[in-house]
Amino acid sequence: MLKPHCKLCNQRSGPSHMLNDCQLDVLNENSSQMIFQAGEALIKQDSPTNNVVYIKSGLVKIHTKGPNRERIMNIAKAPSYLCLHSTFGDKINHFSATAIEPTTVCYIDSKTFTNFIEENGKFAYQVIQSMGRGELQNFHYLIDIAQKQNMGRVAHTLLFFSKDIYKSNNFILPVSRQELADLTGITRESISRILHNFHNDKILKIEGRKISIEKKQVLEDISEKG
Amino acid sequence: MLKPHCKLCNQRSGPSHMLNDCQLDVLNENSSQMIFQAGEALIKQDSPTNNVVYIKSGLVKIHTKGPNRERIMNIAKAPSYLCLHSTFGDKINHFSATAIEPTTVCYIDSKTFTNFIEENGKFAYQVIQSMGRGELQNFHYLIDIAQKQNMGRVAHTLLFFSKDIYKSNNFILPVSRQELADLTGITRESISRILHNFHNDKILKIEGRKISIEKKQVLEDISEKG
DNA sequence: ATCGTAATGTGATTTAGCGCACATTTTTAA
DNA sequence: TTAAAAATGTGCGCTAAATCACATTACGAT
Repeated sequence: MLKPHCKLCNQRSGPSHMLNDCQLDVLNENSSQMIFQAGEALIKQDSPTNNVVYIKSGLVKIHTKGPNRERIMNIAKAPSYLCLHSTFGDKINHFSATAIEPTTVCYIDSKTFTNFIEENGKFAYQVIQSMGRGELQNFHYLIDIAQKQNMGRVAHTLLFFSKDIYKSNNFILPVSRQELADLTGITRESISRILHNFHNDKILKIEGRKISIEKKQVLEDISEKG
Repeated sequence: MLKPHCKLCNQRSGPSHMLNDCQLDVLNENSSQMIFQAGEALIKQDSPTNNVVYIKSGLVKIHTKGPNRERIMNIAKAPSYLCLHSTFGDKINHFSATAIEPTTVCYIDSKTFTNFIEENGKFAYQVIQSMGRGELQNFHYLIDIAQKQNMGRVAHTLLFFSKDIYKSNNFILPVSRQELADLTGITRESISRILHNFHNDKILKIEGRKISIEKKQVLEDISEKG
């Protein structure tokens, strides 16, 4: 719960840099910081949206109950805002958010946040920008996934973690096989088989959640070809 | 091309009502109206985003080239804005937009639009709201579709046209079978077979593009069950 | 009308991947 | 440390739906 004054915070959001001193004081009064461990829920689907959530550090899955199984929409990494859509939509959180790595977030009172939007055009502009960028990414992820075969989807998702999240060919997968299934829209069993194949073909080295991409180009090809 | 002065336009957007007289004059100077017939392109993917597009009336498909076939992301109906994401993202249109019914749109110069955001918090607030609502809809459509079997997807999409677009059980499908396939992520052949089945089971009456929903509840069930 | 092209329907065949059943491993709790 | 529970791996049959190959129909232009 302890947090530095927003003015002094070294993990401030882009939009917050548009706020004046007075507004930063208001922000400080109306926000609180929390730390979550992997598996802990930041936001529960269908709860009312009282806060905008700002991820200062860590990694979060955005998920929702589909008609059948759980569906993971997106992996959000710091820095980014959550709940913006719901705050300005119908005030109900349409998605759940759960930490998948240790994560620090600030909860910002919705009313305070919307006041800033109305008072401060530069702030509004930056918020819209970050909404825009976030959504574009999301959409492309969903589209890319939708038209691929299963192997292509898994390749795509592994490359996503490698390139977008960890910027390394060696990383610890932050999700279980079941979650990988929910993220790609594939069954757990098929995920098992596909990872096994990749391992056999020496495209990946896998030890539990530890992944090394050995043949990146091949993985790229599989991802491209679908 | 002829359009009324924005002040007098009876199809003005929600956000535009937040603009003052002076700003409306600026808007009027920096926007132009165009009319499109079904099949004509409003926006081409990968072109630079010089304008925000406001749909005054009509129906538009938002689509993109996927790795394999064309993918229709969404059907946008009036009134709504297009290109907002790209305007505030990387200034490139990530999607194409094509009229599927006679459609009237206003092209608004991007710079003018972003100036309004910075100058006018209430305007910004309304824009953010409409972005929020639009995206939520989009996401739910994609999620719902993703986890259903083909029959469920087709049922869902027909109900979408019936309930969200035409608000009637009788309507003319504004898309071809191929487009229906691109919209649901199914092959054209499977669409044919499924529609045929629905017709045989007297759930729908189909004559070309003319659709009557005869057993709405059954269709709802199919859509729900997946 | 009539020709040519595009859109749509339909059958036969193939196949990816789901679902089930169960083995094995890993994690958690006691 | 051990037991119980959860997560993961694996074999196998089945089915939905893609693919392929044409037939048929609707549509637009001359």
